[in-house]
Amino acid sequence: MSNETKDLKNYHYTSSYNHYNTNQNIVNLPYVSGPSTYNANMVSSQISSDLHSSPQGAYGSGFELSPTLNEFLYSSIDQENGFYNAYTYNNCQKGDEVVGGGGAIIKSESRVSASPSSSEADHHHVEDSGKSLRKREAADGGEADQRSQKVVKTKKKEEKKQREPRVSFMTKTEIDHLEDGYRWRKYGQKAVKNSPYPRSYYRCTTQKCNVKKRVERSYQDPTVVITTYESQHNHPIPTSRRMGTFSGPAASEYNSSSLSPVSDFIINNTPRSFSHDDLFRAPYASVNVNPNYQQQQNQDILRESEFEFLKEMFPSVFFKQEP
DNA sequence: CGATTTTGACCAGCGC
DNA sequence: GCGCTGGTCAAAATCG
Repeated sequence: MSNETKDLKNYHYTSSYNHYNTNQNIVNLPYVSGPSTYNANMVSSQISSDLHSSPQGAYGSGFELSPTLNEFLYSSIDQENGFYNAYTYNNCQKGDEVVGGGGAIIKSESRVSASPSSSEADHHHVEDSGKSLRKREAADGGEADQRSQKVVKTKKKEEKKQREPRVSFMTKTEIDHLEDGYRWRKYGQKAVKNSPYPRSYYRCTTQKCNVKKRVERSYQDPTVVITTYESQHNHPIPTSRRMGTFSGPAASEYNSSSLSPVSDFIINNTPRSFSHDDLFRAPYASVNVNPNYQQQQNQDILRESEFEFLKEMFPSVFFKQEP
């Protein structure tokens, strides 16, 4: 099969769901599982039980949700050297699926430390020198150059096996690309295996900021958008866009006195002014939020400490920011 | 007209 | 080695 045919296959689903752009839905969020061992085990057990099951089996175990109860938010931080990272990601094989709840699925992100040849971290470095060189190399036809390039690449791979930290979370929203205050440029879109929805790739437009994010819709629950951030912004939120194209209400319209901080976060459905520095500074690698789990499990109470944890994780979300 | 999106092509990693 | 998949590039198209 030619590459052409192959790639055509990847574009069966172009950006055809942008017409969703109406309003955002509300997600309640009573369950928060913080830096507890339980949480890590929950995730890992879920991985082990659901990883190899069919999509239909994805509702079992862990923070299970009825297929119809799709209001939830699941987030996970893939933090370098993160303890929970090992549970939530590194136990997975490529292509394995991590069920976040509500039947939505996050593809495993973890070829990181387990794999000798990591992908994204390499790309960050190879991108500028290597990828742009590829075509030049081909044009030059320099075999020696290619070889030396390969050596360089290998060396760089070895140098940087660790991958940039990642944060992924699910949001019940009809909007595909959630406004988070930063400016993004879309640089690619791919069809995702087993999913009718494409995955979009965005890069932060700020110079020298190599933060990327991927956005895809859960095929299990199309009302859920899975957003994965990679790396950290090295700059403040562009002021001109702080609330710029955000299609929801302006920040000033929120009255946090009538809403719990958590529900504020979810209702907005957009982590406005979402600071990833805050996320990556957090000492934990996994946060799971599930509105229904509370009713199913006694121990799943929104504990004060866990709430504090979340606040620590999402300070800019939990505390109203001045414009 | 610059910025952004679209999309065909290319590449690397991985499993078989 | 081959095919599949994810990730990225970059030219063309579109947008504001």
